[in-house]
Amino acid sequence: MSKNKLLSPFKPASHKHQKCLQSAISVAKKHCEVEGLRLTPIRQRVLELVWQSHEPVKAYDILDELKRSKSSSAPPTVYRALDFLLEEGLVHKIESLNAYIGCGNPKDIHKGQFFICHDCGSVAELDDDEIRDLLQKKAKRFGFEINDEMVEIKGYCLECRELKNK
Amino acid sequence: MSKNKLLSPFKPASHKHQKCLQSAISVAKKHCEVEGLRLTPIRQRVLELVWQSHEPVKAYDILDELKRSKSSSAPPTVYRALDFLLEEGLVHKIESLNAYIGCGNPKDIHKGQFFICHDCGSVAELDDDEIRDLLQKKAKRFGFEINDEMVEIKGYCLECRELKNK
DNA sequence: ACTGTTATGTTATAATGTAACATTTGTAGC
DNA sequence: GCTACAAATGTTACATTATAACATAACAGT
Repeated sequence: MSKNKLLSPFKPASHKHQKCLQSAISVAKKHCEVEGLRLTPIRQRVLELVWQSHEPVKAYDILDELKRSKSSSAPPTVYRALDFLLEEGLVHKIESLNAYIGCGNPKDIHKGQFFICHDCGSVAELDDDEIRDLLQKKAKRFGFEINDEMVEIKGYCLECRELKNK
Repeated sequence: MSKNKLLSPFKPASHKHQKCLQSAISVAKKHCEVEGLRLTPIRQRVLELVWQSHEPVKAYDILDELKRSKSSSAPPTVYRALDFLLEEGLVHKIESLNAYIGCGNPKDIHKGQFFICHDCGSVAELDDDEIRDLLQKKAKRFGFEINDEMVEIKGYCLECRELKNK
């Protein structure tokens, strides 16, 4: 079956973000349990910090937060946790921003397509086989074998555009 | 008319790269002349260095080279030249590599789609409206207005795959 | 408890990119 | 040519992002 999911849509400014966070953590716990991996306190804390919003978060911002409760934290603390979470598909890196964003669908590890609003900074994630198939088709024409993909689209989300038109 | 161009294909290892370089420089000169811009010696030199190969080049590698002939060179020397060249569509930044690659088609300033070989490091650039249209269509569904796009695909080019299969 | 593996602590440094201000060079009008 | 303004470069310092390397601690299987 072909995927065509808006994995993570733009949320209205008013949405109950606590639920997003709680759900993400419980998904992560489940995932690690099933895979026999350890969601250690540091890893979980970093994941929570990444999920503080639907905007990509910077590694050193995470570090600053970590230090508030654990002064022993250092860059490797954060980057190791992020590496683990990236590896498991629990977060994605937005390359064009050097920042990290949570992903609620670690199961089948994927690379999504990201839509990033210039105004509010929020990100929507798509996981769309039509895009992937098209890229595949294009690649095939010159004998290229795809193994990793990065699609990051910037622009303006509906909510921000409507705000501006008022 | 819809674009569907392999702007810059993978080149056989044996191709005459001098021609690529010369052509790129002459295109750049023309472009700047037409636009009333100055392709200063520094800018031209940086462009030449970016075009030393079909692999993305790192800013600090360019700097190292610049220093060999002009010890006064410093990071801003390179980044300013790159900013100018990026602005004019004479180079692109590959975000996922923090590296820069020449573009031979500055006329209508575009964002291409890049295919990057893990083995040889070479990059092919596509400028394809079918991809853009599809992304546009997807974006439209949730009211997103696209204004900038980054598509960077990694994998294995034909030549490298054939080498491995021997 | 012993042992190998995984995770974390710790220090230092590499790699990438920008701010801010001084100086020089080019250009347009006189 | 001279002047004045703008554009480009020089220079120093620093900000941001990320990794190397080695020590210690926590955990899991026997």
